[in-house]
Amino acid sequence: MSNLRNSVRLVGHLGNEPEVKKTANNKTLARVSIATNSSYKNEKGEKIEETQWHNLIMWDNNAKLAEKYLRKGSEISIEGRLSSRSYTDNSGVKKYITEIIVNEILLLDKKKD
Amino acid sequence: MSNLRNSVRLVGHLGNEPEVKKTANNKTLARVSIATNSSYKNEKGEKIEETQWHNLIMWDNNAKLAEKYLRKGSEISIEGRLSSRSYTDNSGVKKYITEIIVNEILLLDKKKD
Amino acid sequence: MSNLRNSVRLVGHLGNEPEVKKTANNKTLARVSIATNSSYKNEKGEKIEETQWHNLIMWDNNAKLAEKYLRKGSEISIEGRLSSRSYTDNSGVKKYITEIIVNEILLLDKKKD
Amino acid sequence: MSNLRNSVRLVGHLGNEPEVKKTANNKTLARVSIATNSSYKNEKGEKIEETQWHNLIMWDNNAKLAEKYLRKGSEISIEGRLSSRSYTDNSGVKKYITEIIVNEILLLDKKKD
DNA sequence: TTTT
DNA sequence: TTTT
Repeated sequence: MSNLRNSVRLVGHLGNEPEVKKTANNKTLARVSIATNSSYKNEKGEKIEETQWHNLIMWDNNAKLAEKYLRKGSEISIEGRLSSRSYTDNSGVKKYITEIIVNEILLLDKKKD
Repeated sequence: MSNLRNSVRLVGHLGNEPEVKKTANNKTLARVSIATNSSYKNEKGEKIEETQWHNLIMWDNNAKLAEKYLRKGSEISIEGRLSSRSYTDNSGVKKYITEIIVNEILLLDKKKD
Repeated sequence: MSNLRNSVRLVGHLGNEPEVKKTANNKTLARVSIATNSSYKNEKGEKIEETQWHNLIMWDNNAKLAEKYLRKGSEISIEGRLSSRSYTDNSGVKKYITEIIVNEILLLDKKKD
Repeated sequence: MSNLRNSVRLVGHLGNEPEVKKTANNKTLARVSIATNSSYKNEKGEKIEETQWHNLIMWDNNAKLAEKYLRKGSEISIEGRLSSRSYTDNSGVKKYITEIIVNEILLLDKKKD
């Protein structure tokens, strides 16, 4: 792993429940989307809110943590690496997707007593 | 700008000459691809080399720096934010692309005397 | 500012109320300590909790944000740069101190309704 | 290890040869100083160059890499965590020091053929 | 599709 | 001096 060559850090809220499954070689995989919100002023000085969605991939211990603790709406911070790949969809069209392979997860939701 | 919510750092070599142009509202825009290399051991213990390509977007001063100093093969480090968008290609197909809007560039090539 | 050459990111809780003052040239300065907690297993396999304390320096808008929103116990995330300096204490002894000049602050406490 | 709670990234040149030794429990430890340079404009608009020095601590594989490849003047990028501790110097005075425990090293010097 |  |  080279953290210094390819590293992403995000803070945001999950848009769905993590989808967890076992792969053929018995590894645990979780997928979930995360939204990051930012605001900036456009050329007219109006405040623009922008939401970006990112695809997170979690393996093994991170996937298990996701299954146990992460829910739709959870706020988390993650560190991972960018990974792009292509696949052929059901209609036979080649598609490209960029995902973030998560190395570390920090839960930001406060526990309720 | 929220650096803490959405931040990418990459170190790698450029795959092409930066394409620089002026936008309609007279801003300078540069596009260039960067490759990040990493290696890991697979389940058989073999060393696997993996190259990832990323799309960089540079505006204004960063674009001018790119035009002046960056060449195919240049090694750089960048910090930016992830941004995904869709567009319709020439055949009318909707496509998705993930790009990195660059905030800062560090040149890693050594000067020659 | 070179974010790529010297960058620190911390997530933790504040150990005191921010101390805010005006400097001679009318800039606002806030100082506050932040604790980062981590745990690791020692050679006997025992879980060890370790707390590190860091000195944060905030200027102007960040200092005003600190004065308004940050309290003892607040959880925040920051990005900044490492800066070390020496000074002479009241007994005439030369001392060294390392501080983090904060560029960006993210509040992690949840609002209560 | 919590990379998300306490993380430092530096790019700079080493100020000395790494000092490498074995600890009592047979681990390899290397110490070396790194300088980071930045420039900013002061209130008079003058460009000010500022050099900061940081203390790096490398253990085991990182220490061995340092011994083998790092020299005075080498340019590297590192990722690590901030750690402060106190010790009593030869004159019996209590001193404080902030160090960076290095997790990862990237060599930026170009190989010569 | 999240959240403020 | 924080917090879990």
